[in-house]
Amino acid sequence: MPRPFYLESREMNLFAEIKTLVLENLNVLVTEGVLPAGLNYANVAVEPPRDALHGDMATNAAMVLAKPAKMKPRDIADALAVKLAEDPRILSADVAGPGFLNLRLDPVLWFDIVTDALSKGADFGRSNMGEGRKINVEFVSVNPTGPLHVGHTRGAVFGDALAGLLDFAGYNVTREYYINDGGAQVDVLARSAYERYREANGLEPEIVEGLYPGDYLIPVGEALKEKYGDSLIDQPESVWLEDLREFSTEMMMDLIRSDLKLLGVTMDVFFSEKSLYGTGKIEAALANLDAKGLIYEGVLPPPKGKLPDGWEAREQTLFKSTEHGDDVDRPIKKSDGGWTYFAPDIAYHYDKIERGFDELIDVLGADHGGYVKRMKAAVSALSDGKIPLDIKLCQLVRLYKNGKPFKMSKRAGTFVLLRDVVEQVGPDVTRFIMLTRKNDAPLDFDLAKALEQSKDNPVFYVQYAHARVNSVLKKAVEAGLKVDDETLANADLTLLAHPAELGLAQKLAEWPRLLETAAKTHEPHRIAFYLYELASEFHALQHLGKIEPEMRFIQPDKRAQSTARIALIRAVAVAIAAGLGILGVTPAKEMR
RNA sequence: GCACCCGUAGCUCAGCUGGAUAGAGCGCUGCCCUCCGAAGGCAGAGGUCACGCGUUCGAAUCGCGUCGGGUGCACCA
Repeated sequence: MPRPFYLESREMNLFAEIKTLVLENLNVLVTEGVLPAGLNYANVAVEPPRDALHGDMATNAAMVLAKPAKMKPRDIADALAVKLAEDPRILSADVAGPGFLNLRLDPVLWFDIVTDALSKGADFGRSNMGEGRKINVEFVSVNPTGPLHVGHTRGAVFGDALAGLLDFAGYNVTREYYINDGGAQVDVLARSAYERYREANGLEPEIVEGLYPGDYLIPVGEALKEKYGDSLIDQPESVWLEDLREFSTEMMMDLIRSDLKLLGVTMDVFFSEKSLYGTGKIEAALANLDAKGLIYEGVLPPPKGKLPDGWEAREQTLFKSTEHGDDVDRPIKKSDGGWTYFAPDIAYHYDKIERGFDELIDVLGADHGGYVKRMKAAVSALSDGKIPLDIKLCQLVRLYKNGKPFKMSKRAGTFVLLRDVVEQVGPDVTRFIMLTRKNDAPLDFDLAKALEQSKDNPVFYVQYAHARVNSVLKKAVEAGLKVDDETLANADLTLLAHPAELGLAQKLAEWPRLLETAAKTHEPHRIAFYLYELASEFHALQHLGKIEPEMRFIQPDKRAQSTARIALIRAVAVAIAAGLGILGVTPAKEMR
């Protein structure tokens, strides 16, 4: 059967396509004098109606334009309906309610998404939205003083999935980790490591209050013994502190890198805070701000309400962040003349800007909420408002086991390590579950449920759909059908007529659009939810075959129909694989 | 006291940046296997979208205010 002309080559975002059609016809109405010229179409939307009975798609054009055009919504809708109905893609256009225009599309249009999925494979849904713009996603950035724990895991997964999403949406993405190796916490690390070094030399370690007690420093102590023998024993701090800072930071970063690797996260850049000191970088960033008149010597007003204990007015070097949306100006130098932590942070972001990024994203823990405005102010000031900085805060992870709060009784503390979780449930499950909540909502992670093979476990449910398709493909081959993607891409999809099949195709058609929304809003969790819904529709269709045997995918005596149905479900598997791929989860070929 | 986040079904949460009768999972009720994976599916009950104003053709969604919960709040990173 020859394909209608309008299917030959086109952008596969059906929603965008129909919107274009609507806009074109609005212009026709303008040239015909029905509508006045100069209307703003910005608010015209083409969306799937909430209730499928209303049609395949709906547009609000008439209602949005009624006021500026000084016309009744229904008059516009009626005129537009006549025009749209002339297009071969539109089976019917009906005006409803206050002026909604409900469109019924040629079903072939929906099923064309199947062909698209099969021909694009893993790239199904890939978008050019980002137009190759350089975007920097900074995430994890945990102090190099120990291994990653569950809280960090969420940020790591979120950042990596967001980066994958942006890559898929056509951005040029850099994954980056900022190593806080310049502050006092590294001194603490060095001193803690020194005690472990003493321990390795057979002495009793004195891990006083304020030092890091964790076991993970024992190997550092041993490595130090390896390198220095006993030459540092009883030496003053001035002799070894600088070396141990460097040495133990290095080892901690190796530890962190290996933790990230367990999760499947790989960074493109590790940026050292230390590299900002003594290199003129901080000075350069502040000079930039100073040239804009944003640096001054002054005294901050006391906090409103209760004064903190011991508050006193001090003259400091301040950044006029209030000019860029912050609540108060922020100190960049302490009263003793040293930098505050904020100064290197400014310099770091200045460096990102200098490296030519068009957009910046910081993924932080929710406890950094107070930091958002000042950092945005800094980036706004440094880039003259040209480079947007989005800061995504990840809320806490609450760990459970069988519905009960779970705490690990580590000798050193009660926190649970990333390594412990990933080794128990695997990276795929960990990643997916971490993305089943919006980043700014707290997340419950149940270790027992994560391992469960049932629909209570969303990871399993999605994986199961993928595996089931695979299983059907195998059966089809046994039945003598050809099911390679090329054969399937040429299937006669007009044989798909059942409402459930159409519904599944419509769900598939949402994918390109959903992906762009997720990328635009920096919300990878939308993908996880979509995949769950898609899997759900697939499971329902599969089940239809149990109730109505003629709805089974494989019909032994109807090869063409079987091929069409297999093409449809193979497209589902392609979408699932593509979506999981973005999230960094491996699609399962079979469940065990 | 100030700032940010949150408040949607008994519980845990979505809600496509303003659309029509607000959705899903769990839990509860009742159904569906002579097998393409029941590791599943179908149906039912269950909601003043915290509250009040406002913006407009139209608000869970946007603005302001109130209440409730979380987080962070001067030279610490």
